[in-house]
Amino acid sequence: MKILRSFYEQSTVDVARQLLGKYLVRKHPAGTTIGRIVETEAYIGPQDKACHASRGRTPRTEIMFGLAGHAYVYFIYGFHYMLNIVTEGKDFPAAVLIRAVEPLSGIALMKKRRGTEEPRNLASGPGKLCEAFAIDRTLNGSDICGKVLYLQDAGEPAPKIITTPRIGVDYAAEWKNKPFRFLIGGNTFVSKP
DNA sequence: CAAGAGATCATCT
DNA sequence: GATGATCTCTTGA
Repeated sequence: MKILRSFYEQSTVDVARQLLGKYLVRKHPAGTTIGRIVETEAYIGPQDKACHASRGRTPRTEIMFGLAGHAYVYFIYGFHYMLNIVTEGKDFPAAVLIRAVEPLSGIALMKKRRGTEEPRNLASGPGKLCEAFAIDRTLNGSDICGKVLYLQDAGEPAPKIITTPRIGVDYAAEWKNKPFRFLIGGNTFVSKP
């Protein structure tokens, strides 16, 4: 069952937690890739110094101020794309970063794109995931309730969730320690335990 | 194995 | 002109 927009309109932490165990589906001319989400992070509102939108409404962050259920894809460190899903209401900037998935389908295609045969190294990190799923700027702003990129509820039982501070946001003052990273306990496809 | 450097560019100052 | 929601490779113990 494809996940509907109302799901993404919940509070960002709720969305981030509930996304664990859901399937990420990416349709591409070269083939379809599917992965099970095993790790997410929440970026919440104008006060959150780790959230790009905390420095104001700019052309880049405009997406996060928009309607929930859209993709916020951006380029960082001159090398990597990051995939986020906008959450909550219009004019409140928040999003969930998809940090890692467990490859389920289209694995040969992922191996080819990533240049590795090691399954655990295909999508165990936000940059790797985007490369394996061919996610780039052209998907920025696209509707995650559409046909090209969407999420699916596989009807799996709720996984065991582990909570930690977010990764790579040391500059975010008191916000860096907030427990906004979520991962499936014991899963070996996360970016780091 | 752990730690560190380098790669490279869109975005904001 | 600085810097970052990262990855990979190299180095050295």
